Amino acid sequence: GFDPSPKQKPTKRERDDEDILPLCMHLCTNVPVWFFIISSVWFVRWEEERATDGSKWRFLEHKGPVFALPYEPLPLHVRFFCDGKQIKLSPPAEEVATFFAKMLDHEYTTKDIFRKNFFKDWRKEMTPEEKSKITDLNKCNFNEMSEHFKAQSEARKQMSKDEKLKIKEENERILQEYGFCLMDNHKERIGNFRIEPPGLFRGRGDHPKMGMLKRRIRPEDIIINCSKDSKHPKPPAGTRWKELRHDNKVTWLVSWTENIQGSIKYIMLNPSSRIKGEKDWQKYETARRLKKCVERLRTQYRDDWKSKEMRIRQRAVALYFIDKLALRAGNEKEEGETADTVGCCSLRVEHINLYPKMDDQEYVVEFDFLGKDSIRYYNKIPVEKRAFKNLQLFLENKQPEDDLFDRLNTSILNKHLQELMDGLTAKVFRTYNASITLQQQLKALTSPDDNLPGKILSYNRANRAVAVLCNHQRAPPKTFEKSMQNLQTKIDDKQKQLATSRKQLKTSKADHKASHDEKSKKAVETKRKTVQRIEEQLMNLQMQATDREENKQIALGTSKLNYLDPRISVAWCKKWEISIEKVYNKTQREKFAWAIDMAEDDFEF
DNA sequence: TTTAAGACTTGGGGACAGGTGG
DNA sequence: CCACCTGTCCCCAAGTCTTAAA
Repeated sequence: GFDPSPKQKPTKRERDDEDILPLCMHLCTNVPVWFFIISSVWFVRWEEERATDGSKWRFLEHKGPVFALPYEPLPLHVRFFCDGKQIKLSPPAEEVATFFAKMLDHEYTTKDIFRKNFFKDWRKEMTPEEKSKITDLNKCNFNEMSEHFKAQSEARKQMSKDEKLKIKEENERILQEYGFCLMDNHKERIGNFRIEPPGLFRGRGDHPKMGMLKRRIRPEDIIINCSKDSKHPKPPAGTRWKELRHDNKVTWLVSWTENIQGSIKYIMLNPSSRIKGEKDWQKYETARRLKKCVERLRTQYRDDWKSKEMRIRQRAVALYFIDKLALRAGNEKEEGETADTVGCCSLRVEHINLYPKMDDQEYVVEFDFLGKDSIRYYNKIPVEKRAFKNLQLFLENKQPEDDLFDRLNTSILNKHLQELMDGLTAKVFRTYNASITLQQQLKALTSPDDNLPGKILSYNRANRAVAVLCNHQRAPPKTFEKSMQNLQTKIDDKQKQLATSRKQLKTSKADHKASHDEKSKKAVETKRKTVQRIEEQLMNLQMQATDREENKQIALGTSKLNYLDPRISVAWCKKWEISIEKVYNKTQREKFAWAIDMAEDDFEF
């Protein structure tokens, strides 16, 4: 079911370069299918073939990365003091010092670990003389540096329109030159073509490595990936790449090894690209396949709660949590390398409490742990009796710091899931439960009688239900109270306005009753319309306030971008004749172009 | 089989641009 | 026109899962 009518064709996508296929070709609009699978070979509608040998592309050409600006030494009047004495720092030591100076206002520069890590790495950049003079961070005075940077950023804000425009144009030029690549026949936007500048590592939560120096990346650190028959990116004059390779089994264009965790960083394509879009689509198709067999799997894990084998019971209870609570898998992490956070399989005894009875509920489990990004997961939830009994069993003879599921890890769990359904892993449950929840909530909350703002509120509420399920929290925005107050003021004003209008309506009605002439009749009509308009405006403001209030600590973006099958939203928009812009902003529309073209109003996840 | 490396997705926060209302 | 506010985009960290190596 695809409507090829030209009205749907997004015109903005037609401005791409003429000499290559426009971006939209692979997301195209005037053909009855997106793409489909025949014996595991993918065909795109114009017969562009997806290989089966694991290769991701045939041709790849790009300009390489944009490096961070080189360090510019401080002007001489900006001084640094240690123990009251001025020291002129060598450029390498000075550069690292400026990283610290720029962070002076942040709370974390007061943290012991941060200071210790920073000082250790800073000393590595010092000359022997500096090393002997600077032995205690507490005696270091970075104030002039800090003031200097504050003044600098103030000056940037005060720049003239012309200067700002110049910078903007330069950025645009760099984007045009480095921000795109040619992959097979498409010009594609690159995601992050700028190399991360050096600085002090922060990390999230209680990170043992906070404050360490994230070193500058040079061309000699860079691995370039492109096709042999492309024009290879040139390293900056006088330098060379670490390696030039031609690996079409991967999607990245540039990589380097970062020095904090020793992990590899990549430059890849933007989410709007064919290669990301197809992968995204595939992810949701896997989740839809789970939908078809999820009841079978649920029966199975409930059955496994009765198994003779401990490992199977643990596996089954963990899977129950992942399914019911949308927990992450929980890979093991190396101790001391990262903040202490857990997911399902890595839960420890100290992270749960069991209450056979709590208030009017039975078999309540209380979860309290730090998950990804050290975001707290707190939940009190009744579970099925047999799961509860199993948990009691798993806790026997254990210390708080022991693993709850000591016979289980993510690889065991995923191996099991793979046997239950092709392509099934723990995170598919999160995708599935998020998407199905959105679909159900939209169905339950959208009322045909609601006006547009009302429907949008319903959409956001459905989205919110998912964000809550996935525990996507945010710190309340710093300006939250203020902006709430502003909105309330607007509402109060509107209410006053409404009262006035109503009074005027009443008066004009009385006038009309008295005179019965044509002019007064018209006046009544006008007033009636005004009252109606103001009522509507008031309602919209109130709706906005409700939405904002409910959203105080909830982040909708992550679920929208990563968990919700966009076709559900597109279908909802079509069904209620709401323009897609009300639900997706420009970036999101670009990412979900495939779904916007594909989904009809009757799409079922 | 276990561990480490590699590849790719998911995550919150903040800078900044651009719109809005006074 | 300016100050302020809001939404967007960038930043880059931190997960998941696969693949390669020991």
